[in-house]
Amino acid sequence: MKQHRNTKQRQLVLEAVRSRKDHPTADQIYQDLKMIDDKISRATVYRNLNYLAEAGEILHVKVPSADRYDWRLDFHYHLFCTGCEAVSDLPLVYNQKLDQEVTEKTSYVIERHRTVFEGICPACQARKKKGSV
Amino acid sequence: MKQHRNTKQRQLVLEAVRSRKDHPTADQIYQDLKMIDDKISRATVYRNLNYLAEAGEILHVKVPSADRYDWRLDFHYHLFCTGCEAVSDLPLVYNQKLDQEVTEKTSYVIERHRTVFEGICPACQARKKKGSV
DNA sequence: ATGGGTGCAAAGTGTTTGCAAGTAT
DNA sequence: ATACTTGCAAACACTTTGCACCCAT
Repeated sequence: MKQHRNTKQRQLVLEAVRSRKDHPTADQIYQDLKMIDDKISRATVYRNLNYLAEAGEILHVKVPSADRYDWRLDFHYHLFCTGCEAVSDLPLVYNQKLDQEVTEKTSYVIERHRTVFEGICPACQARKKKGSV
Repeated sequence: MKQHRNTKQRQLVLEAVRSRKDHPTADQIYQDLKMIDDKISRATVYRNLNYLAEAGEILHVKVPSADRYDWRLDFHYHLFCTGCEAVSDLPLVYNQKLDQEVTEKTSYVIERHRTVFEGICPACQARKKKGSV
């Protein structure tokens, strides 16, 4: 069985994700960490984000363009602005019944579902209006 | 205003998506079309898939790895096997109330939501069991 | 004829990987 | 000491783009 080590870099990546209230991309985490440890490698950041998501210590949010990471551990839904690509959390409860329903209707073993709402945020609405005059 | 033309290639791409019951990736469409028109370019396939999705003639399904395209025009939910990456449709009705709910709770203009269930298909369940002995 | 569309190849993104050196256990 | 992890750069997979030519309208 594979042993897991608690490296300084792994700690840093975890702290970096937790210290942000938003939903950073891997590259944003990398940029943040470069200021703390200018030797850290992009590959290390990606590897640790994958590791931490796999280990259940952070959440992996899959949205268009670049994936995001989330310090929240409970499954929840996201809101994606198709204008500026901002990602935010939604105050909706995760509908676990849906997973049961799909399990019953298919022969899959369902692990979870991901729901992303797509829309235009207030700022982009204003920008659009302006642009279309 | 931009005019749109009805080129042979655009027709071919549309027909190719419609002629498949599954959820092909852009490259699968390209491979299919090469057999019909060996001069067709990957770029043309991508451009037309984007155009057709934008025009509402096909649906763009965003899942991990590579995006898929769907001939079905009604919004619906998808099932993704994390083992073999197969994508299938789900017999669940699109919950339009959720869009209203999110519109009310946020100041976004919601266009839609995307829900993808993640699980292991029967074939991969069998494969896994075998592999773990 | 005009400007949208095509094919090609090159460039972009975002992410992963091979390898030698480093380090947690 | 062992073998997991790192940093670097190169490789990857998927998609977009610049450009000259082509063709639908």
